Amino acid sequence: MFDGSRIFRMSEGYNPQEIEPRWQKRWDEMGIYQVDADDPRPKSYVLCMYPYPSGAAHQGHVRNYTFGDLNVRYRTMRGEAVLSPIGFDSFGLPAENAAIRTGIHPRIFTDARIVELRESLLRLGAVYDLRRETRSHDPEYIKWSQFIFTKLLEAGLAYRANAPVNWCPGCQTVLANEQVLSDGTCERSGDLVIRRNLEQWFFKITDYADELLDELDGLDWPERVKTMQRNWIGRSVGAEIDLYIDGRSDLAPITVFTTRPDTAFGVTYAVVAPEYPRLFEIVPESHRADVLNFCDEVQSRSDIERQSTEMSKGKRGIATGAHVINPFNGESVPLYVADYVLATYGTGAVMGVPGEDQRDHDFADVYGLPTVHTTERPAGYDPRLAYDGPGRKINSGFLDGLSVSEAKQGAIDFLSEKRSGRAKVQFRLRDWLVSRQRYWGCPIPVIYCDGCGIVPVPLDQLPVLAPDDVEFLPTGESPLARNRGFVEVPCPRCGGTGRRETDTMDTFVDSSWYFLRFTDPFSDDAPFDPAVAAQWMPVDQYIGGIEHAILHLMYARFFTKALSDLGLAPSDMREPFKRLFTQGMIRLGGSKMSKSKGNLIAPAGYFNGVGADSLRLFHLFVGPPGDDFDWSDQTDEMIDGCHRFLARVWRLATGQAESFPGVSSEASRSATEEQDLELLRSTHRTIERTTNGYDRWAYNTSVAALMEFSNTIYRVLATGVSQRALDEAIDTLLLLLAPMAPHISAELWERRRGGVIHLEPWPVANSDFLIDATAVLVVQVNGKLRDRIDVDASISEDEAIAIASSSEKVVSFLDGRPIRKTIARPPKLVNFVV
RNA sequence: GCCCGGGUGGUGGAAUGGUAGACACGGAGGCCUCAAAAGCCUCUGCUCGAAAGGGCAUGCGGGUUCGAGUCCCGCCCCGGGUACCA
Repeated sequence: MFDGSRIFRMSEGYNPQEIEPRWQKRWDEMGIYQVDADDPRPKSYVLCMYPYPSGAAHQGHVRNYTFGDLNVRYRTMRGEAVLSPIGFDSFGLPAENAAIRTGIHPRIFTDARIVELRESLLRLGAVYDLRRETRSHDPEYIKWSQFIFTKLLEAGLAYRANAPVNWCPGCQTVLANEQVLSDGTCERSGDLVIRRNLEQWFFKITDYADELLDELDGLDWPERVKTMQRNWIGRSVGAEIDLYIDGRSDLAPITVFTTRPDTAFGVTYAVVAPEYPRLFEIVPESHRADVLNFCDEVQSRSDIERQSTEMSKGKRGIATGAHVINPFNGESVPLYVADYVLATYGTGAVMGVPGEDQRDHDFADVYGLPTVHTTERPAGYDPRLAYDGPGRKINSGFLDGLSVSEAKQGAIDFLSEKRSGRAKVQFRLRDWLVSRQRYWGCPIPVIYCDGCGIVPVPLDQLPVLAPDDVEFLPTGESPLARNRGFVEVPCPRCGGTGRRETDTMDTFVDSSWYFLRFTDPFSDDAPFDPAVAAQWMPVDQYIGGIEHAILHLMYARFFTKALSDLGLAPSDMREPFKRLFTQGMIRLGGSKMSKSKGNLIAPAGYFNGVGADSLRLFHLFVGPPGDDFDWSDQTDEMIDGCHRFLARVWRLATGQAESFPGVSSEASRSATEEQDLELLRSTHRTIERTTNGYDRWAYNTSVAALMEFSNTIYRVLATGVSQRALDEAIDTLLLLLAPMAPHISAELWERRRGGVIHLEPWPVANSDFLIDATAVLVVQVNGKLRDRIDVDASISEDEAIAIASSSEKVVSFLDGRPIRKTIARPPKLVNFVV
């Protein structure tokens, strides 16, 4: 089941097994998809997301690369020089885990899988400029990844910090925040992620938070992807307020962040996170033991327990015994520690406003803290709830009577004047943790020296390559750390004893600049020549899965901006991907089809059975490209249907259809002008419909248009048509089909016309043939369909009404009632209102 | 909870506010054949009716409109994202 291996009876000569490999070879030899920067045609860049080489392609790949290839071929036929590169995101955990399991070196494992995947893509008929292929684990690529790291380090955009990190016991490595799911588990292994403090490398993506947010507006991306990025960046406008500790003028204040400085008069307490750094100098002696206990207890809980608000009704916290002064009214309010405050967001401390914040309200309820309302509430508002809507300020001193937004500004002005606070924009986005304690990744090119500190490996010594003679053991320690030959090196600066960094980079680093390398893959004095990159960038059409909506796309945008600022890319290159399309995923048995889930359907059987063209066509036809698709028992039958359609095209284009029963070639030749005109109209309407589908990513409707068109050609064959009109129709059909089903189109075109179809110009609809001579006039009474009448397409409004009102059916439905109103839209519709 | 998507025949899905269900899968029948396969042709939303012809239908309830799958309001259900972000 589901392998396409059933025997298909090849209809008279359509033999995909024979033509597909031949054309794949010819495309490669002809090199028509190899492009260079000096190409005179308008340039465009079509790219599918950098694939992880997981072995032979699965249906998700097939769908993705079919969309990509269709775009490449379509744009080429429209006269563009299309850059269509391919490469492999070849570093990553699966290869290393396999090495631990089997002892096979990750490079050997990975190279074998690259061969398989490349083979699958070529067998699909996808065309690339293969000269440009990159692989993340190539020494050349490693060299330039490390070069970029070094440049980021010099610019202060890479830094080392001790930080609480997400440690996955299953993967035995640190994860980025983005790789931890909301339930506290690892997105890859599903293990519960724990917190650890480690020295790690970070990239300062937060420097670009504003730009990353603002420039989303100009991108032609799916709105939901932009929304996800906006939420991820999480820009919050508000203020920081300094709360001095009552009676301890010797201590620095606790600074809280709030988006509602206008509610400051409603503060009845303050809270810090259990991890708050200066907590113990603030807590008075009398409370220390209790607070310490509480903090220990909280931190021993897993993130899951901590986050489950359902389990514990109240907020879990403890009074510190200290008090802080509210600068607005001079009041002293108690300071708590509570686990509902996140150490990792803002300042790790917040002010408690039970009247206007539901979380504070809940906490105040449990701990018996008072509530002060500072916003006038609408009548009938539930007094048990916090109110965060608009209204006049009350109980707020000098802010009374102002609106919320006026009061925010007033409060900020007050804080600035008193020097006890400031306007502040806070982001949810945090810096990108790039260290990974793994072997199979790009080594971080740094040496630690007791005297000189952190010393980057000099550029002329790059790449730093991981040694091959390592042991892969399931200890969780990187094999690099155990390899003395790798670790022990002299300091490049002072020559003293140095120790090499053994962490490697997150593989998202590799995929953050590969699209730039593709523009200039042979550059050996820079990652790429900015001038050459400028000719191809930005990517005109980027295609990939929605799963990369946040991580990959955000990191790639950050890299593009950073490289631009570093002078490695053109200064005006701020965004890498002009237009993005996110394809739907293919599910089998309810979950996404993927190697890690083990629910793959290999395309190989279909390649060997119905052929790649039929499988491509199926993926295009099955539904809107952005929608998910459930692979089911019926899917093979639909694929058969696509094969049947191609076989019908084959018979049409090879003249076999005319000799079929019911069709005499005599009839086909003795055509009237009227019959020819009908076919011509159909031909040009199909050009329009199909092209329209291509342009708005509605390939399913393009396929449907071509199916209808071939049905029409079959029909006119039976009734009579001239050879000229027939040839035009069939040639057009092949041209329109060429980006979708490239092999059969190429083969038939060569047989009929000679030459290479994919070098032909895209057909243009002649508007003379888009006008129909007749139309169907729909007649309604009170909006209900009552009759349909064939009319001349050029009839006037009065004629249409006259024809409509003379319809017997209409008359019977009017039932003698007077017509109150008549709506006429000639020649398509007349509606009588009675 | 919040933010996005989406609910149309037995199935996948079409429909610039103007014939709902294009196209295809599945199903039924016919032609061809000794027979089958393949191919070709016809029918196929539900329902009442012998037929002619009606009625009902795009998750539910309202509304706007001559006319709503499409626009507006209020719900329900499904999928995804996010989740104490102050």
